[in-house]
Amino acid sequence: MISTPSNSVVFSGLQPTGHLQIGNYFGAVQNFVKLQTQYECYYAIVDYHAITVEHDPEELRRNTLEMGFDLLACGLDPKQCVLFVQSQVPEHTELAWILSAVTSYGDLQRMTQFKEKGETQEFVSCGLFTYPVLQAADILAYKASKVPVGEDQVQHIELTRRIARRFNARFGETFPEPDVLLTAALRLMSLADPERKMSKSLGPKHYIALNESEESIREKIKTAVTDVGPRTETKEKSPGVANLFLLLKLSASQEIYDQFESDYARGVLKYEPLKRAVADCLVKTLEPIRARKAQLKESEVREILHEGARTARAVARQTLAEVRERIGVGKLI
RNA sequence: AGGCCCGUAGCUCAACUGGCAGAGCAGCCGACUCCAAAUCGGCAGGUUGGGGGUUCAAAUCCUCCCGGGCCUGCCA
Repeated sequence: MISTPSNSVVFSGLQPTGHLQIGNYFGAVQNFVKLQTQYECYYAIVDYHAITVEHDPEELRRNTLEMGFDLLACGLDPKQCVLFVQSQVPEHTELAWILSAVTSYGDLQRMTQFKEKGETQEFVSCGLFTYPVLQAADILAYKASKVPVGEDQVQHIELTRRIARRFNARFGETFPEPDVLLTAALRLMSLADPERKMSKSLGPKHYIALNESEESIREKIKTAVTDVGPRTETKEKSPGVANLFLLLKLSASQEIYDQFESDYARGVLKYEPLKRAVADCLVKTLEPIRARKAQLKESEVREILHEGARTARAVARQTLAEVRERIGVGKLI
C-alpha cells in the first residue's frame, strides 16, 4: 500500500499563551519541526480557543503574534509547513457549528478538561463547553489523520474520532478518523514543584521561557527543587533531580551527560555542579533560537501568517464545500 | 418577568449590635543547605466590585449600577 495524502496530513493547534516555554519547545514544538519534513503539516495558533475563558483583547493580539515569532524562531519553516492563525480561516468556526450537530452532549459532559478548567473560572462560558468541537473542526477541516498532542489532549482526539465516525455514518464517508501521534512522551516538570508539569500558569518560578535572559535562566535552575542528596539504598532519582537530568539530556553532549549519570550512580553527585552544567548547556541550546528570533521582523511574521492562512483556507474551503453539500445546506440545487 | 444569595490582598476566607480591614497559603529578602526543599526570622501586599446617600464614624445600613450563582415563571 502506498500512503495516500489522506493519511499523511498532520494538524496541531497551539494556544497563544504568549512566549513559549521550554516545556512546550522540547515537548512539542521540536517535534513539529521534525514532522514538517515528513508530512503535510498544518499548525494553527488557535486564538478562537483562547477566548473561551476570560481574556484581554490587547494581550491576545500580542500573544498571537508573539507565538508566531517563537514558532518560526524554533524552526517551523513556512516552506515546509502551513503556519497560520485560526481566526484567519473562518471555515474552522463554520465547521465547528456543523460538527456540533453530530456531537453528543453526553460526550462533552465527560470531558475532564472542561470540568477542571470550569472550576477555575468564575464565569463558565458555553464556548468552554463546546471547545472540543472546535478542536475537532480544526483537525477535520484538513482531513488530518495524525495529531501530535500531549497526553492531556488524548480524550479530545478520541472525541474527534467519534465525531468523524458519526458524521461519516450519517452523511457518507468524508473524514478520516485521526490518530494521536504519540512521540517519545517527554514531559518537563515544574522547577519549583517537580511533581507537576511545567506550565506558565503555575507562576514564573515554575518555568523557563524560550527567550529568557541568561541571568534569569541561571537563577531559576539554581533555585530548582532537588532533594536531600543521592540515595544510596535506591537508584531512583527524585522528581526534581530527574527533571534536571532530563534537561541535561536535552541540551548537553553525551559525554557530559554520562559523566553526571555516573557520578549519580556512584553516589558522589553534588547538585550544585549539576545545576551549573544544566544552566550552561541550556543557555547554549537556546541561543540559536534567540538569534533567529532577533532577526525576524514583525512585518515578515505577519506576512508568513497571512500567507499560511491563504494556503490553509484553500484546503479548508474544499472540505466545507463537500460538507455543506453532504448535509444539505447552501446551494439548493 | 419575579424572588433569593454572593462580590474583602494573587488565592481561600475572617472582621460581634456600625468603632483603627486581618489570618492562612502564594510572593519577595535573609539564615540554614554542595544547590534546593522543609524549618526559622523578616518584608511587602487593599479604590472592601463601582457611584451616590445616612452617620462623629460604613466592608457592615439605604440606594442605583456592574459582575456572578441559585429558584420560579413566561415563551416555544
